[in-house]
Amino acid sequence: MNKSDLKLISVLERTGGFASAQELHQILRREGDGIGLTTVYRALQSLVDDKIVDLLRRDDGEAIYRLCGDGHHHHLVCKGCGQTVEIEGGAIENWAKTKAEEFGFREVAHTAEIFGLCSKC
Amino acid sequence: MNKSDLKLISVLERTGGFASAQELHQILRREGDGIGLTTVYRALQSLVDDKIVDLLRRDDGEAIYRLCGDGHHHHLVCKGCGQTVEIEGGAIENWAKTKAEEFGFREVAHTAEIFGLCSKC
DNA sequence: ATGGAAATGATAATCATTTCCATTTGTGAT
DNA sequence: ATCACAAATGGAAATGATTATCATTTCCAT
Repeated sequence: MNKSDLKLISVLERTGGFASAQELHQILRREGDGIGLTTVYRALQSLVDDKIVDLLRRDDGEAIYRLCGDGHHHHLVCKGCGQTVEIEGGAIENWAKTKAEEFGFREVAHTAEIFGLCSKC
Repeated sequence: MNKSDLKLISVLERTGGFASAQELHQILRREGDGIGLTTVYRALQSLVDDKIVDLLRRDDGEAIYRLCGDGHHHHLVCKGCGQTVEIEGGAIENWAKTKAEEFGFREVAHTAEIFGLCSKC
């Protein structure tokens, strides 16, 4: 955990939702920090390794990052404005576990996102 | 649906699992087909639009394709060997619909994948 | 102060995917 | 069969994210 890692955590805390490495780099630059893109990638990688941030993928495959919350949860993402709401898994947790066992899978993890248009859009 | 689309479907049928655009292109080339990479991408795109193949992402973000079964379904993917099983959504369908309504979202779609190690790995 | 390890960042390399554009192929009307 | 035109094709270049290189700088413990 070094200085750059902390900077990235700070930005992720302030932005809240998901952001790509390139976006995070731009934000830091805009704030006057001369941090290099390479360092941003390195810091994110190490934070992912330490399970401090989650990595998922946009539709186009670009990697996006967010701080891990305490609990496990999923997202409701607006296709219009990008607003995201964290929601509890509930039924899906059991579904994933049940299905995995049914086919003899171990060490399972799952992803689930819901996309739609929010009430404003 | 043109000649190239059919070629791609044929390869996907024979290979069974998931394959990336680059891999599919190499396979066709190896078989003596002079098809261009551009055409492979175009054909895959149109097959995805027509919901004939599924598109998902490897860990590194590379797009991988697979023939769709008939209905809406999800995947159980082995992290070890890449084997995939199509599974019915069941509970998750209702979960997605309920949660979306709860927050006033419209035109919702969802994604859900389960990852784990299959019994062989 | 100093030596070495870790961190940094500019630049170049890599790799999947898209865009461009000229050429070829298929098709329908005559 | 032939002509005209749209659709399909494929090679090359462009794009954009991510990674590798490597020289330089920062940190620390001595």
